[in-house]
Amino acid sequence: MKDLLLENLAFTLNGRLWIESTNDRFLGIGRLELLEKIDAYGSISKAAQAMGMSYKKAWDLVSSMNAQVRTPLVMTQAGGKKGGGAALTVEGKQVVEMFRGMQARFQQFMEQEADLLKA
Amino acid sequence: MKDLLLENLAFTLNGRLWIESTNDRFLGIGRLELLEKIDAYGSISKAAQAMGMSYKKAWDLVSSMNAQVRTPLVMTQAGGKKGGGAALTVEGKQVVEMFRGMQARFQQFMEQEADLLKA
DNA sequence: TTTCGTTATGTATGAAAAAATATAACGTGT
DNA sequence: ACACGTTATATTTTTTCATACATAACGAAA
Repeated sequence: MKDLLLENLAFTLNGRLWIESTNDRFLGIGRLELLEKIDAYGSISKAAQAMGMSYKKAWDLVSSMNAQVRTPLVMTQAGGKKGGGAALTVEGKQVVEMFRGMQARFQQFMEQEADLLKA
Repeated sequence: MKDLLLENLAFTLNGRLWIESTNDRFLGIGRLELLEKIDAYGSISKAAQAMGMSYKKAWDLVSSMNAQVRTPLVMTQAGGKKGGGAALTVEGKQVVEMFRGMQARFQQFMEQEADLLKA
């Protein structure tokens, strides 16, 4: 065994991955899930509710993301049928797909490293 | 190019990796650096100072780490030559080496993924 | 013109984390 | 006995951050 010290102790490996600009965070696992739920529900408020997050927080996150790219990731409409709604733009969907892949590879990396701990 | 959306925008990929138990964090990049500095200076207070961290915070971190393993990672002495001091145990050095390697591979992973963003 | 559910935005409250402050104990050497 | 620099620990203050609350605007449909 390589690691006598940590074996038998209930340790788990965890981590986070995110894309940031000089000032703000751009995209992490939380924002990714929010985008996915917006895509699923067609609404920021429903997405927020599904995540147990306040509408304001969700809106702030969307606003932050949209402000950091040339083409918004989420387009919104206030008023209209059903009161309004939100949807991912093509660019938004691209970003979701890209980061979902990155996240999957990261998960794989962590599992690999966790195995190494107990090897 | 794979990612037309994010290119030319000053985005960087960042991340964190840590080992945790059910209750507390055990080891991350900050604690690793603290251990390394304790090893270098032979003192918690000097290590804290070198990291721009309060002594109390450094002490708390050491206390947390030591409490989560069978054999302490850091051994301390209050009073004595030079007022006392601290040093890594053999196990402490093992943990440092182990996590430094993990951290290096993580860095490599992130660079690889960052390249993918701009490919 | 009223109702409805949503987006849009500001403000206030509360909780948690971090930092600052204070004090005691310890053991070696003077 | 005293000084010194360190570990050890409690308490208080400050800062940060998340949450809650409150309100307005929007646009379609009844």
